[in-house]
Amino acid sequence: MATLSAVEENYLKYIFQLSEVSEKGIVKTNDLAYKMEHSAASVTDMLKKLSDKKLVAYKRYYGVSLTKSGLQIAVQVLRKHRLWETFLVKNLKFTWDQVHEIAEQLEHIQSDELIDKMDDYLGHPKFDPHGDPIPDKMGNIYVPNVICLADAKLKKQYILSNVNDDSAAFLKYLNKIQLQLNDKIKIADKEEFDETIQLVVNDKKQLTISKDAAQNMFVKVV
Amino acid sequence: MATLSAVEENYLKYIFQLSEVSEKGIVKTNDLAYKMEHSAASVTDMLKKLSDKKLVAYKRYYGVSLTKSGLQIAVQVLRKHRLWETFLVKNLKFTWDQVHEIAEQLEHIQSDELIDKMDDYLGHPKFDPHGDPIPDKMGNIYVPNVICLADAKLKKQYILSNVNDDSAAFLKYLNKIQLQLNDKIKIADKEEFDETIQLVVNDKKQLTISKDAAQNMFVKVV
DNA sequence: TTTTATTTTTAGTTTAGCTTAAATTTTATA
DNA sequence: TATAAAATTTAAGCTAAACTAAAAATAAAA
Repeated sequence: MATLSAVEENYLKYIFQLSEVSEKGIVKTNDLAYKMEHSAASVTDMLKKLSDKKLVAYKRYYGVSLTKSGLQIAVQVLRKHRLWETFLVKNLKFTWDQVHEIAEQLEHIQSDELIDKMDDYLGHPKFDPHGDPIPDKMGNIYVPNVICLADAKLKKQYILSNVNDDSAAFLKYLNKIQLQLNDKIKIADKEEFDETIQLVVNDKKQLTISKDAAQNMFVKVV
Repeated sequence: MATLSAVEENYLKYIFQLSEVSEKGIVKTNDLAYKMEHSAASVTDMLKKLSDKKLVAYKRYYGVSLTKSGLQIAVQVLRKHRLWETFLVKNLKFTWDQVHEIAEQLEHIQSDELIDKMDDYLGHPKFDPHGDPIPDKMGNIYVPNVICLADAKLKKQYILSNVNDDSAAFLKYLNKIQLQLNDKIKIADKEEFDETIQLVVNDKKQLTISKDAAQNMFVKVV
């Protein structure tokens, strides 16, 4: 298999991410264009190209999904991204809000041996600094049993397990309100009017967060 | 200063490397084309572009040299390359013949903070796995006082300090004949006819190497 | 069901980075 | 010093990856 360009790898990665939250794994041209910040026309062009390479199944005016080989590549890119993020935080002492941009570059370095050795070096971590599972060498992903904090039930105990938005802005906000992965969270109240949520963190700290914020956090039931 | 493409960075890096072994630091179009494995016409195109950006001083039919800002960038790319090679060998346990290709990619990752933290992490190494000096953050390079093994004198004692060819082929050859950095080397004999050199390594091992091989090795006087 | 709005594709450009072939300049040689 | 050879540049053209504007297909609404 000829090696893909960084651009092609990104398309596969984003198709994968969108397909995980779409019906039947079908991704729409416009959604992909929005995610990638490209014009819809550019996306159509690239989908044809990826379709010729049998990496995606693309049907005009309908949508796109990954083929088996496209999925494999997408998962490996994700694996590289998450291993690099782990290295940057654990070893180089970056904060979790600094690593996404750099990992976006590092994930396209071409060398299987490099990523294998990095995985060894890090001791085969299972999760990255944002709580997302790191696919293994075979492409298997452990899918954690989590729910969106926006859908969490009143009075129940949860653990913050991962965030859905790796942007520096969102992560810096979490730093500011001193919320971090593995914090114990109880929903004290939900405001009907604007869906604001009242939390109790680690049995003491009171916190009010917006619906937007809650939709970017995932928790597991204790 | 707008960030440069990987291609532009490579041009500056190779101009720097060739200028170090040329007269008055002037690099010829064809030499650069040969080094980069591009056509001479492509090189001319790019030199015009780099000249517009004030990164090189380019005179038609005469040659090219780096400006102050071009030199700064070239040295930083070299710094990144050599720090990454050091990391790959010291931490990830690559052999010295495996790291050049990967570092060629890693040297173009854009993040000053990344390279600073990597430098800290490695403990500010002075030399890379091939014995080449690593420029510091300010761009200063310690220039070791070495001579080419091909020019070394009979019966004198030397230490192998760096190699001039980072290709896997050459380094694997050195592995095979069990020659490594910091080995003690004495020139036992030089053959007039084909300039083959007889060495004694670490006072015991006898070795015969070609002129080509000797030209890729640098030694310091003990 | 026809019309309108939305989504998506097609067509035509642009830029970066390469190519080969032809023209030009410099260097070497008779 | 005139001319041949070598080095270099110019010209024209290609591909990848983006764009905008216009056309076409699909979905929604009247």
